[in-house]
Order: sequence, then structure tokens, then C-alpha cells
Amino acid sequence: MTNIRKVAELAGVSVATVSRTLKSPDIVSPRTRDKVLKAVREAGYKPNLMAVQFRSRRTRNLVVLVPTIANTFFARVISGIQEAAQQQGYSVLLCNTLGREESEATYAKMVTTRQADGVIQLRAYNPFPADAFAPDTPLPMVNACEVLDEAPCSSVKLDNRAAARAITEHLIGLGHRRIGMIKGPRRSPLTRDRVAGYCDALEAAGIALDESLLCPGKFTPHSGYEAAGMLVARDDRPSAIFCESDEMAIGAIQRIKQEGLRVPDDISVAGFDDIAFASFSDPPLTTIAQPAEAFGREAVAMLIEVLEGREEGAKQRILPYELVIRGSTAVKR
Amino acid sequence: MTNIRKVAELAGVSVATVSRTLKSPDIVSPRTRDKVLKAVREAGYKPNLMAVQFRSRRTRNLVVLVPTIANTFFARVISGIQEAAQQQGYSVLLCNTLGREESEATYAKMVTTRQADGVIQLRAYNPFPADAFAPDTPLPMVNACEVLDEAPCSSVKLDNRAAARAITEHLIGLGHRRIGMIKGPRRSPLTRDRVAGYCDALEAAGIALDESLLCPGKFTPHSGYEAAGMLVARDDRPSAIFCESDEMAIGAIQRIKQEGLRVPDDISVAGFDDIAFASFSDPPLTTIAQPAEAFGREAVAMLIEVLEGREEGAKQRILPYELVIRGSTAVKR
DNA sequence: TGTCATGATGTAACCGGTTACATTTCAGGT
DNA sequence: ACCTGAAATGTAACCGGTTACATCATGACA
Repeated sequence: MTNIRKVAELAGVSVATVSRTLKSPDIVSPRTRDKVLKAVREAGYKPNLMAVQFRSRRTRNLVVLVPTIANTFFARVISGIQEAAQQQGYSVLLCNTLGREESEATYAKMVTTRQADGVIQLRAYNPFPADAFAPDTPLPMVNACEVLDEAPCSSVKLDNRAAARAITEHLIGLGHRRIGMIKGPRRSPLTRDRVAGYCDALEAAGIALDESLLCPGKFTPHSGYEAAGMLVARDDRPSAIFCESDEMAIGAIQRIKQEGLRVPDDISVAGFDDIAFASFSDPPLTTIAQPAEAFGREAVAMLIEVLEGREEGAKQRILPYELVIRGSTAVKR
Repeated sequence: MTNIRKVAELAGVSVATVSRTLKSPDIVSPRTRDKVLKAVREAGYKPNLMAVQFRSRRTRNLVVLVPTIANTFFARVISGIQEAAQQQGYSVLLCNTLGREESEATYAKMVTTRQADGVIQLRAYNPFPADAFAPDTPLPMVNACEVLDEAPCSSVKLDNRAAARAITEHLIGLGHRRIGMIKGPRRSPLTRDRVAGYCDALEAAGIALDESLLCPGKFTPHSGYEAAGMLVARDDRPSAIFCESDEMAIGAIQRIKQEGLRVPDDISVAGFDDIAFASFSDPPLTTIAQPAEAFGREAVAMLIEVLEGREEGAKQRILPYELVIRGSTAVKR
């Protein structure tokens, strides 16, 4: 493998001069510069980045922890991360944790073992048991999408409470009074915020909360299908259902149709995320659009700020949502 | 940062002994081992992997080039890659090329600059202009899903021709004689094979090929929507449409319904891939199931074989498909 | 007691860049 | 010609592990 010493020899200069020619060409004389560049070309020299990283103690790698890349919303966030990272000269090490804690721990270690400079988490778990780190070396990390209250790091998210309230108010505005909700797993902060927004809307409209109308799901179409089955089977079934993700909404719509009911004529269904398939479901989904790619880009920007030492305290950034009204919700009748 | 020298000092031994204790504990005496391990714990020592990689000249990183991670099929393949890589102690550097050649070139460079040991490509482009590499250092690469004929590297794929033939024959078996096809971009080898399989089926059934029934799409729901519009607007419209991806099929179904026709009563629609949403579309999609995660796992296994020098020649591996019949196809009437 | 094999440990070179510091070169002023 | 300072270049230490080789300790055996 051609290394800097070979190039130096070929050009008849020292390794330092070669290094300088490539890193700051303006401080070497034009004559030498030409000699060196010629030698670089001749030798087909490419600097060994492992050596550079080792010396500079920075890998310019970012670890991204994602529960499932198969979730289309996360996929969009990762696209944004990838794009911004590449622009700034960073690479993305992807880790599909599948919720397994040992996976998360493995990847968390990549920072302590210097395989990566920082971490972006798309789920708000704390993969870092407190005792795993020396207190004097805080882990450069940002949370995207979901945020733990106690997380001591920067984060970027939606105002989930306001968004959930907005879409619930949309349903109330259509005349619905019994509104079911298919929510996410209990311990998710996302779910907590969205349930709170849903409650806000009911309360503002003077509708009493019926806890039995809240069904947990798992953010998959199948879990939406199952949950909708439970809601629809009731005698006092709701006339509208707010799902915490489009994937669950699509599952719910299928179940509702299978039970012989129509959407939105008999039951209105609203989703959350505005994934690509949302406008291709039948009927097209009313939902909350999230700027998924922007989450990714923002998260990278914040992490790099931390890494380059420009930023100390934890910052929060809230991105705007948009209520997208399509055909799956209609006036109650 | 605590390094191996600090640990050695703490334990009162040499750095070599520390290194040996951690790498091959059996060749140090139990007494020393205990001393060293105690020092490691006390110092909270984690080996700096950058140094290890630098020394061993291996990063244990794999670059994955993917056109769009937003495509759910690719997302599944990546899941498989990720899982297998992690199991074997490798990490995944994700590159969303978005079809941009400069992106592909950037990531291809990661191998020559020693940021990664090898490449897995999910699209069969050749991101490596011939002159970019010294002929004596072939690039460790495998193709997954899509394969260029001239590619000099191992690959894992489906027998696309046979699969396309199988699903076309399913349609013919239902009595359809005019069968449209929404295919992918012209230059894709995938499309070429699948079109060939479609033609095989027609020929075997004695149906003349009508080239005008082949519409190009872009593997997105929207492009399926557009292409279906063209097919359905014809006076002699087909009674069945085979789409080269489920995403296009879902778009096509929406368009067909919007035009006032029913699926499958008026037009049968078949897809390809069996993505998660395939069984949640209305009607549920008849399609070809691909073992997407297995593609990823196989690709990793093949690449590691190349990397560890066990394998020289290019191998091809063909994984099985499965025809999944759901409600979007029916007997012609 | 001396010799030798064996196992345990230490010493230092090495991977391939970067960069602080030393040295050389050279232009400009007297 | 001589001095001075800036610019250009060279020398070598350094990053943090691994490992070939050297050294040392121990015990068996003649």
C-alpha cells in the first residue's frame, strides 16, 4: 500500500512536506507543491484515514440508534440524518436495536471505544446505565423524535401534545363526541404527550374522558388492526378513532371495513406521521404531517455543535407539525 | 483518557502483559491476570478501537450503498445486513445514495481510504470507474438484490425471471389474456429480468406480446398511480396488471378505483416484494414474497468470506421466492 | 552444580499520518 | 559583505495499541 513515505521519497521531499501540501497547500512553495502533487498522482496515493482518525482522535462517525428501520417514519428521519451528516463530512453507523437492550449497549460502547464521536437516538431510552461512564466524560448524544424528560442532552421533537390536541379537535369539530384512541406502548413519552393532547381537546370541549376508549398498540399495522377490533366490537363504539401512527391507522381501517362498517361514513379514522402510504390508503388518511427529514438534519446539526464544543447546555428544538385533512374523517351522522 | 500504559503502571506490569491479558488470558499467569484485570476495572479502561483498527489495518466496518432507505423493501434488506453484521462483529456504515453518482463515489472511497473493509450494494450500478483503482487491489464488494451481468463480484438475488413468470402465469390461469405490466426504469437489470419472465409466461400460453402494455414506473406509489392511469384510459384496457413493486401496485389500485373500476372485479392487480402494507391494502395484494432480510444476511456472509480471504471467485446465490395469493387478483369475467 | 527447556514477562519497533520545533534558504536593508 | 527575519523545509516525537524478539525465572535432569 502506498503511504506518505513512499510519496515523499518519490517527490524527493520529507513526509512533513507531503502532509502540508495536502492539508494546507498555501504554505508550501509552488515548485514543491507541483512535485508533490505529481508524486501523489503517480503513486495513486490515498491517505489512510484510519491513521488520520487515530491521530486526531476523531472518527467523524455518528452512531444512529433506531428501534426498527422498517418503520417508514424512522426511515425518513434517517434519510435526513444521512444527508446532513454527509454534507458535514460525517458518516452514519446504523444500529437497528429492535428494542433489544444489549444491542443498544453494544452501540453505546462504540463511543467509549472511539469508533464513533457521538450518538443520535430515535427512541428515548437510556441505553447508558449511569455507572457505565466516568462522570467526567459526558456522552455526546442527542435525542430525535422522542425525548425523555430527564435526558440531559439536546433534543429535537414535535410538540406532540399540541399536535394530538389539534387532530382531536378536528374530530370534535366534525361532531364526534365518542372518540377512541389507539395509542403506543405505555412507557413511551411520545404516547404520554399525545394522550395528554387528546385529553386536552376533550376537556376543552366539555367531553368526559372514557379511559376504556384508549387502546394500546405497537405502532404496527397489525396492532392497529387488533386494537380497532376491540373498539368496534363494543356496543357503545366510538364514531371516530385517533391512531398514534399511520401504520396503526391503516390496520384499523382494514379491520373496520372487515367488520362491515365504512370509513369515514360510520367511523372516522385519523393517523399520525403522514407516511408515504397515508395518501394511498382507501380512504386517504387524515393525519398529522411531521417534518421527518428535518428531525434528522436538526439532530445532526445539534450533535455536531456539541462535538465541536460550541454548545454546552442541553437545547430543545421543536419543529412544526401540520394537520393534513384527507378522506378518512368526515362529519358525524 | 485512560490508556493501556496507565493500566500497566497501575498493575505494575508492562503494556505487553496488559494487552496479552485482554487478548489471550490463558498465556499469562493467574496472579498477573488478576492484578491486571483489577487495574482495568479500577481505571475504567476501554481499549481505543481506533488504535486497534489502525494497527490491524481492519476497521470491521461495512459500507452499504442503498438508493433510498425510504423504500420498505430496502429497509428490510438493511435490517438483515445489520443483524448479520453485528453478529459477526462488524458495523454498518449506511449510505443513502439517492441515485446521485457523486454520493456513490464518496462512499466507494471509504474503502480505499480504509474507513471500511468492504461494500454491499443494493443496486447494481458500478460506482467505481475502472481507473479509480489499482488493478492489483480488487474492491471487496457484493451485490444484493440486483446484479449486473458484468459485475466481477459475488451476489445474492432472486430468480426474478422465474418469479415474474410465476405471477404472470397465475394471472393467465385466472383467464386473463390482456395483461399490462408496470415495470421499473429501463436500465435496471431487475426490470429486464422481470419483463423477460412476463414474456416467457405469455409466450408459453400462446399470447402475443403487446409492447404498448408495458409502462415504466419508478418504484413509487405515485408512479404506479400515473402508469395505471395510462393503462386504464385505453379502449382496449387490460383486465390485469402486474406491477414490479408493491408500492407501484398500491398506487395503481388507487387510480383504478378513482376511475370508477373495481379491483379485482374489473381489473386484477399483482405486485412484487410483499411489503408489510401489501396485506393491508384494499384489497390485499397478490404478490411475490422475497426473503428480504435473508438477502441482507447472505450478502454479509459472502462479503465476510471475501474479506477473510476464504473465497476468491465470484459466487452467485439465488434465494427462493413465494407466490402469495390474496384478494387483488380474481378470475376474469 | 551446571545445562537446558519451558513458560512468563519486558522492551521496543511498528502501523501512517500530524505537527512542534529545529534548521535551512533567501530576500531585503545597512 | 553582513545581519535579520520570514518563509520553506526537515527531523522526530507522538497517538495507543500489537507483537516479534529478548530476557528472566523456574524446575527437571544428568
